[in-house]
Amino acid sequence: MTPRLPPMAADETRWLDAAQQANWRAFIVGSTLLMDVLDRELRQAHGVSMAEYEILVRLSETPDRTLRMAQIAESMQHSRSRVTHTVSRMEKAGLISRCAASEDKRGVEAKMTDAGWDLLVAAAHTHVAGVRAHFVDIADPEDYEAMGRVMNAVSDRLVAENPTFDDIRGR
Amino acid sequence: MTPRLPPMAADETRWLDAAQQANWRAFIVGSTLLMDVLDRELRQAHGVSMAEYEILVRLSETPDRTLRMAQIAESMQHSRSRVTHTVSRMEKAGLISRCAASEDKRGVEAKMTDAGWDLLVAAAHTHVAGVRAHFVDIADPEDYEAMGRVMNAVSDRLVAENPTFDDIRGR
DNA sequence: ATCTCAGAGTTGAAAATTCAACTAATTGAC
DNA sequence: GTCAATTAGTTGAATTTTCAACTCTGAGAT
Repeated sequence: MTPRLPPMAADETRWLDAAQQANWRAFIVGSTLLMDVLDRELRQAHGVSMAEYEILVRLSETPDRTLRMAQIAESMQHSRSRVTHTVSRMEKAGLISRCAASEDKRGVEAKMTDAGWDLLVAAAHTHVAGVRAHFVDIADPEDYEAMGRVMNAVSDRLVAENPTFDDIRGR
Repeated sequence: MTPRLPPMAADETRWLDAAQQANWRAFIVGSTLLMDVLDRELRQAHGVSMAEYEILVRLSETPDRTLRMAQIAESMQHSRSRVTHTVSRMEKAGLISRCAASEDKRGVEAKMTDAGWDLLVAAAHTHVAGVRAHFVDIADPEDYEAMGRVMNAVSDRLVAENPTFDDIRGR
């Protein structure tokens, strides 16, 4: 019926062609460079890392500027341990306050302080300018959207494949 | 002559629109997830990190499986310090040997050992399968190429903007 | 020749992240 | 009700990365 498929053992490697390889390398190097420069800009101008900044953004999007630790971890796809450490530092710096969750006694709610809000407002300018200058504005708009589709597909796939990522990644 | 442009102070922030923002977040979360899973796969199957694996790949591409430390750093856009540390660990693990560069007495040449080669051969299967499964094969081919264009543009821009990245990033 | 400056690489301490083990609270099965 | 399994979060040590300071060599000017 259908033409015979080229023989390929299950364990045989399907290598990337030259273009696929080049684009994969562009992804690694480009994202290294990009994350690096954005992190540096935030640190120099406002003394926060990108991870810390992103946590502030997540908090700012809720009505009461509060999130459970696990929600932060999940939305950023960071390990719970990492979030604990990062939030601890931010609490020490006065950007976040932590208190026990009302309903679930196991839970902890992280709430952005006024100082955290002020920092976010200031840092947002720096960050958005950087994201534009180094990423959004230098890409063809259609290409940028294509990139978004690809990265969404990556997340969807990996998250779906691993219903309980926690076990695998210590989250 | 030309219609007056909408007024915008130099320091006013041009925010991202909803779609741009969503795609930016997809990039951050997706690349976190992707790098994470690939790193984990390599570690579990072969006991090397992605950074170490990438160094082996770079070395394998030269005729004599040798590169100067600075060349490794530049091609991966890692700091020189980071490369020193990583190569030191790999040397301890017997994957790389270091010796003084012949021409330039300041230089150091990193050479992949046979053990390093064997590891690379084995790990390449794992890695390529992962890159396909989690990235290349799940993306529309045109979107994947668009992503490559974007990330190449990012690198080109950042590298060009900073002739001596060394100063800025301690390389 | 010498002097300064730039380049290559290393070092060790500080900061961030991962890893494995842990406590405490909730859920669900019986 | 009770006990096992799950979920939330933390902890501290190990690993990795960054940061700043440092040595040593090479290059260019005078």
